[in-house]
Amino acid sequence: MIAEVIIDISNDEVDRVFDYNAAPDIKTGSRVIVPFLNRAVQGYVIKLKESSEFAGKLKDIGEVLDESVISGGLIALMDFMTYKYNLRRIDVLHLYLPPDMRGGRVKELKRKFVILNPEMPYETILSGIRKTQPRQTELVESLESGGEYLSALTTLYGSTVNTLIKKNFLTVTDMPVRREPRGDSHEDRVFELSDDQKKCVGDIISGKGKFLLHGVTGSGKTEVYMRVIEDAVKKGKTAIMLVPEISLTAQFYKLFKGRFFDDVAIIHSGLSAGERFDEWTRILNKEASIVIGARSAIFAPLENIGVVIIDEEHDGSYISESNPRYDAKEVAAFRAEHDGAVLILGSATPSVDTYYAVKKGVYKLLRMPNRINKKCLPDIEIVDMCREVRNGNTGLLSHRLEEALSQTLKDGNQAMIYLNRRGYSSFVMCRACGYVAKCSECDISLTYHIEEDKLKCHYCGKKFYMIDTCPECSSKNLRYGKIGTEKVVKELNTIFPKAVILRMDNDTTSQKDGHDKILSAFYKKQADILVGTQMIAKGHDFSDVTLVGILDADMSLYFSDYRSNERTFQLMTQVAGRAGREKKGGAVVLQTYVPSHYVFRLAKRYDYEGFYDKEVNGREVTKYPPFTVIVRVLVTGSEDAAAMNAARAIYNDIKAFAAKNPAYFVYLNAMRSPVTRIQSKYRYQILMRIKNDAEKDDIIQNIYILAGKDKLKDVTVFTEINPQSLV
DNA sequence: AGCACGCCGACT
DNA sequence: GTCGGCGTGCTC
Repeated sequence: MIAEVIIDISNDEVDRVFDYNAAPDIKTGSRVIVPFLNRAVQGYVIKLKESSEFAGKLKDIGEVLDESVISGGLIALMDFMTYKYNLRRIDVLHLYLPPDMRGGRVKELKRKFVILNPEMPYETILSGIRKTQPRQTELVESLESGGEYLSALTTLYGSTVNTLIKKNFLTVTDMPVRREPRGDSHEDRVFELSDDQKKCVGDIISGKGKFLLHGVTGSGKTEVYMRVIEDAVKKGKTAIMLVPEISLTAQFYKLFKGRFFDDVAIIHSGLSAGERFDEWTRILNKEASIVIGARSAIFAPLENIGVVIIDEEHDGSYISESNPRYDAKEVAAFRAEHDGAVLILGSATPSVDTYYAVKKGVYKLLRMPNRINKKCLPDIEIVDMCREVRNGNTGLLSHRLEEALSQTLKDGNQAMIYLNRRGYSSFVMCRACGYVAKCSECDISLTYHIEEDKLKCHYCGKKFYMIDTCPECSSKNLRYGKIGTEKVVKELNTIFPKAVILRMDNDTTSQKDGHDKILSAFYKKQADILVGTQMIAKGHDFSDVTLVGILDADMSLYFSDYRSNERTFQLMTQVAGRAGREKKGGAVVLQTYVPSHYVFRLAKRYDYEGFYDKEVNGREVTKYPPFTVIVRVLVTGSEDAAAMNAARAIYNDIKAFAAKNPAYFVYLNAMRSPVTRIQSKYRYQILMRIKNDAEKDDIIQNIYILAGKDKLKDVTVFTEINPQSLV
């Protein structure tokens, strides 16, 4: 048998299929060791065949390390992803396996387990204990029916355990244990389905293909997901559900475990290497057939998938922004189609792209326009901050929000304050000469962090000492720019000295389980106000939150990005949905300097359709997605001139190609990147927009080739489709 | 990636 | 004369 092997070396030159002689019982998807130019390297068998065009040159496969660890579906997905995203095959394969699997296995976790000495009769042990030691007798009796972990016994019996071990009455062995990511607490609440839910579940179970579940916040989408998964599992199939945030997996896990027990596995990058390996192994061995996780869980080693669910499908986190760039929604669609599974995208504010696909008939639309138990969506009150300033209020909080907050606190309820910025202030500027503190590596304004008293670059993470004098003109008249979460907390503390305030943003959640700690403290009502960035907006249920304040709502409108209106609308709706989820009502105070902007007017009415119509018209006129595909070629290098010349050469090639295909190119330009330098590399980009029709894939393939054909040393080139940000 | 081959400069 | 610089090319 001949095996096609992908070599485990991430390099363009080696990103090919190599043929090897293999034993007749070799399996596809196996991890193997093969001889490769006088050394032994790791590789993966992706295909078997009878003959090879390299017949005379073939070597034998050395060793099979793991049999069939990559399913046929995932091998097909590898081909799809290498084509679609211009990736190396081995980089895709690496996404499929837990990081520690490659080169050296993860050890099974073993823990000390204590049993009664099996070579000693029970009676002998008992009679060997003196009557003055009742604790010892008790311990021995407790072990008669079976052993227990040493750690558990030590907490119960203390040093008594060691005494008995020394006397040789007890024996300690190493017992493998499964690393479980999140304890095993669970809750099972089975709900009566609403009419909307019943209809959606019915439509999905009896149908096939792709669905968009458009349900307002609190309409009970989760219960629909669970019923559909239940149905798939009953039919002997498996299921994947993606959630946008690692912190959300915990809450879904609890819920799912209550209903599906050990059939649920959890996969995300926040797990420790061991936990990840154990969960992955359980899925591979078919001990778990339901996978919950963040983006990377879409690569779980499931076979025969019955349903793939993407919750909060509009969320940007489904697009990988680094190394192997991919869109988990497209990957999900491929896996679902390959296995004949249904694909469900769920959202209260679907992305414009998805809703456009609904209108084109790609997705079937399911709607859940009502909140469970006839609860109303919270009332959104728009406050004009210009007017506040005119009336002499230059603080962060409008009078209305301050009043609402003090009422909420008086009533013993909780409030959330949302702000789209972290740190203390976004920049430090000299009032005398206009100097702004910038990163030495990145050409980006630095952000002041009060706790560390440092200036930080949010692009590369480099830290700088805070300045009190302008380095340009020596003036001491420095001004701190826009406010951040830290400053909000400080100001709230002075207005409401008795209130307990928690802050949640990238800085307070950096340690493992940081999210969980803050959220569960707030959930347990150990705090009155939660101040945070985006991450407080996503899907968390707090029954006692009756007020949501949105500060500086305009912030996200001013990004120079064609999606800024869409993002703002989604954020407003999402954040507002946090208020009044349970029996208590809720209110939202939205502060803005442009109260008449259509995004806010429509968000106030929760008018998604109205927003979509307005937005999609604009996109058609300006020729942005979904009507076009944005392609960006980024050229970076440590020599400015070298990077520029390389970019120019590629631009000229693409320009010639575009001239031959004028119908497809609606925009083409090359420029220095907005951020001219990141980590000491100069950056140039070529941007183009290509008509989104059937031939676009061909055009994109040609651009991949043009961008990659001249390899210059010291310059790196990569091409991406619909980049999330153009930094 | 990583290792061999290969063709020019300054050393015992 | 030759030791070694790292540019180029190849890996089933």
